[in-house]
Amino acid sequence: MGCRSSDKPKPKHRKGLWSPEEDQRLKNYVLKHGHGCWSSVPVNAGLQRSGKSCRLRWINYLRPGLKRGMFSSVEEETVLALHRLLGNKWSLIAQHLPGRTDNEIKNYWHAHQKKQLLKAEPDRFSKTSQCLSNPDSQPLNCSKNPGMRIPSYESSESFEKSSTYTDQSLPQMFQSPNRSSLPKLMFAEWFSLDSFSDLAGSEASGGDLHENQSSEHSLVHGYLLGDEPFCSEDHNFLNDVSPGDVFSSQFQLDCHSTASDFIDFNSGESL
DNA sequence: AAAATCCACAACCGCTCTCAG
DNA sequence: GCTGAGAGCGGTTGTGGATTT
Repeated sequence: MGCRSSDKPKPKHRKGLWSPEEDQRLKNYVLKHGHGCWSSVPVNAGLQRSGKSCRLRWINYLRPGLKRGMFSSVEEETVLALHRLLGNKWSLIAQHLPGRTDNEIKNYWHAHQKKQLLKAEPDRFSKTSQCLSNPDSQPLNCSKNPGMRIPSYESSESFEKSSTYTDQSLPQMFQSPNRSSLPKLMFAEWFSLDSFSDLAGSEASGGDLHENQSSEHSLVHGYLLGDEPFCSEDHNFLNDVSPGDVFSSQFQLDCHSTASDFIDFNSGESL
């Protein structure tokens, strides 16, 4: 879109693992220019890769703010709960796990969750597996599975738009009773870097654009959507913010209190 | 020590959706 | 309305390190 095929030659694309030099080229280019049209990125960055490959590499590995390493227990719980709700909608699940990619969650699910469920509840999980592995089945309507409490959403879209979800099996962070009162925030990792670089340029160059994960207090940058100003009295991890403002704030990573707001913002219906 | 197997993760493939011409 | 190209997503495969035999 916006990229004409005639603009670009069709080089032979390299495949396989990315070298550190390729990573550096891609990272430097995107941080400096933004990705724009992905198909033009490898040409402009001097890479013999497809645009698709560059996009994947950036999203899954090079993008600032990515978490690496083990999933925390909160993240595990979140993945489990959201997978129960959404099925294999990895990108949707990833939206609720800042710093995690859909690919990472997908791999994690395959490697860990299935194994653990199988270990814990072999009978029930065998039914779940049949249900989930059937491409025609709707994971949210898997009625063959009486042991699982699955709400009757017909699609992930209806879940996204719903403001009345009350499934008690979800972690508390997803059970906000007054979602409508929450502000709509877009977090830094969803920004194209060129739109965000004014604020976070120095931090981006340090490789940690949006979140300091070294302690229980995480630094978050975001952007307030909508028309209403945001009052810190209602939500205790932000200062007052006006619509359109880019903000930086610190919040305590405690899923049972402040992070409930954080996650609900992520629903971002208007995005 | 070497071979076989397992496992986690990175990357590719193919499909669908969206949008501009 | 049709078509082609790009973006995005989910499934699958490949790779390399770790562990076991």
